[in-house]
Amino acid sequence: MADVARAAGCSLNTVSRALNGKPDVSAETRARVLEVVERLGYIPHANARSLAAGRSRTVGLVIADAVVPVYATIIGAVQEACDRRGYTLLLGNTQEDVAREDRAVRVLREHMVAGLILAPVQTGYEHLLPLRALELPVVLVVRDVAALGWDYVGIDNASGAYAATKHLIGLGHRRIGYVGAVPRGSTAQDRQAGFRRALKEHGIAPQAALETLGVRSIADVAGAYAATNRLLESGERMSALFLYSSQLAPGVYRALREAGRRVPEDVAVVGQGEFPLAPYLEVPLTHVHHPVRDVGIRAADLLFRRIQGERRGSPEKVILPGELVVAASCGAGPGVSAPAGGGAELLAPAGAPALEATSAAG
Amino acid sequence: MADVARAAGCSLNTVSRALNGKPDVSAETRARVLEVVERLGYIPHANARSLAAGRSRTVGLVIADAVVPVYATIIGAVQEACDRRGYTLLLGNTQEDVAREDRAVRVLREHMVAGLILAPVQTGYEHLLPLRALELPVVLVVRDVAALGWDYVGIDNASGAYAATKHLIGLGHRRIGYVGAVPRGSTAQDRQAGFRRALKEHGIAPQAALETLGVRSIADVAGAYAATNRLLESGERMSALFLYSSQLAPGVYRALREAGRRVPEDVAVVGQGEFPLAPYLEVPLTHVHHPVRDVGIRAADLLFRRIQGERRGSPEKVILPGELVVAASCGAGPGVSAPAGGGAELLAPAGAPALEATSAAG
DNA sequence: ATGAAAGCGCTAACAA
DNA sequence: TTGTTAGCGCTTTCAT
Repeated sequence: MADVARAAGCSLNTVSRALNGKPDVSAETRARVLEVVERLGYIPHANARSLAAGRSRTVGLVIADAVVPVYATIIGAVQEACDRRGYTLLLGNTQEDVAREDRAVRVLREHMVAGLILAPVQTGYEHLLPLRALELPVVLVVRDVAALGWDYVGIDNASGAYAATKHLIGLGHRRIGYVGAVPRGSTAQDRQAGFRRALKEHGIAPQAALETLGVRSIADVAGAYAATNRLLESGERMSALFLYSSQLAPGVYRALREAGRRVPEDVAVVGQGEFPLAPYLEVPLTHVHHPVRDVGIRAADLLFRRIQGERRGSPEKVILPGELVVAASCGAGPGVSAPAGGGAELLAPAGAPALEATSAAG
Repeated sequence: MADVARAAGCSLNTVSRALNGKPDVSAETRARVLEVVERLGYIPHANARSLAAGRSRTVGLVIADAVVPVYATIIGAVQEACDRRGYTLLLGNTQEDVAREDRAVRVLREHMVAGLILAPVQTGYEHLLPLRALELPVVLVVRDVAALGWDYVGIDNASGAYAATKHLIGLGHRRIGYVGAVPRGSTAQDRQAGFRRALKEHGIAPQAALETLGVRSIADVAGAYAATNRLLESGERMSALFLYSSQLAPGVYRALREAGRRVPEDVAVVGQGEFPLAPYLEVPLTHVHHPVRDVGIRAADLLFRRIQGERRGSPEKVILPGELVVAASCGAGPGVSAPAGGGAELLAPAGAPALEATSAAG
């Protein structure tokens, strides 16, 4: 920077001002400085800058694992938002482990991030409590921890599961299986709860034998395959399946196919959550679409508003609704969609499917 | 830090030493300092640290888009490697745009990253030339730019495509369609080249009408659907399809299904690249498996070796081989696999498929 | 084994 | 509009 000042014939300070777009620099001086900066290939030292200024143009994002599509989508959205505002994104991984979450957050604090977006592990949050005392803006995503009192952006898992299940019930199904995960976090809990509530509200007694919880993650296709096989081998009768996650569908389809059950004639299937391939499956999947990218966008919005001091005070909780996308897999015809809110009207089965709803017998 | 020094009854300097594990601190002093650090919840200031020390424990990763599975996988692998070594990952996005790549790299340099892993855009690299003069370690991934003289870790796209195509030819196919993308970067180029080379080597004349390049990205299922439809509507006869990316399969399958073509009886299909769902598709997909996570791991390895000064001098080029995984979609039976190297022996069609290779007619 | 002092590259008061 | 002067919180000589 001294070189730049010398070459531009002004003081360090003036260079700093020119670079930071401060108002009190003459247009020609600024132009000259910028020209020299360009010519010398000068690169400002972000660390020194944040040290001196007491704030950094960085944001931390802590998620479980970049490979999981939901998180990848959020990374993409947050990254984009940071880019647009000239912020740099620091990434932390938890692998769904509290200790690692703690470490990741600590490291990001060391880097003096201006704010933090966090998908909390939810098996413990004590280590996050001290953070509240700080001025550091934090936005939770995907899973909320109410006790922390931070902004939150997530998806209405319960209503989504409820709507999907209700849809099946509306089509006449009474024995509906649940292919899911042990409800450790709120995501699995809420989806299971929504599923059960729909049954209950329609006078269908809960049937533990129809619920299989052998899936280990939202993308555990192999687990879903195995779980479905167990369900089929149990001998329980069922005319429909609700999938904890849409991404499990290929595993479930395969199990059904191998057992000679057709979708949707023998077993109707609905899923919940993002799955870009849903319309391309052998039987297009009826599922509750989740606007995951919007979660990232909204979270970044909230965060930057806090960072820029435009918002302060009580936490905002943004819960985005899913949307039921009806396709062939539930036997109610494809292409039609309706909001998945609790009060959504059920759709009458539509006419002839644009995509043939056939299946391969195993 | 001053607080810590005061509470521990020593100088700033001693605290610094204790924290950095320097040898010249008595065990008891160190213990006392660490205890105080813990009690006070002191968090060292990474920016000040790198400013003073002249080096930072951060690494930059620049990819096109976190949402694309390949990049998500690399992010995950690199993140993990950074974590293990106590480094923090800064993320940059290019969206396959040179100007954005330039910006991302500049920003990461401002943050004084100790090294850089970069999936270069490949439509221009002039902006990266100045980087060579710096001492900054850089490792390219996925796509190489030889002129830059940096370490590189990627996958042998050409041999993979060659092996997959050769496999089809070995099964008797002569009219093989190519569903792919306009070869802008080396990935598409190499795959297409490998495909063509296999044809040529077996005396099959290149047939432009069988190559459709309407796919826009490795995951453009919709584009693949449309491209396959065009291919089908063109009236060209073909008994097999090579997919530029395995992830396109659901789109291709759907087009074939709707056209009443069975896989593999009417059209055999092989793909290239990672696709976790390959074994779960209605017809399990024969494809060339790519060890993408290893690319990230190896790249991080190389980078840290450079950072720690364990390696210097001429660039290392690591090109990982793919592996042909034979399933039902090519009609040669599932479950068998062989290395996809150029000289790989072709497999004789295996016995009865464990997964039924049937399809749904549209 | 510990302390004192200088300075990393920058920004932010304050003067001029 | 510009220059001068202090630090930001830490590491690193150099002394002790």
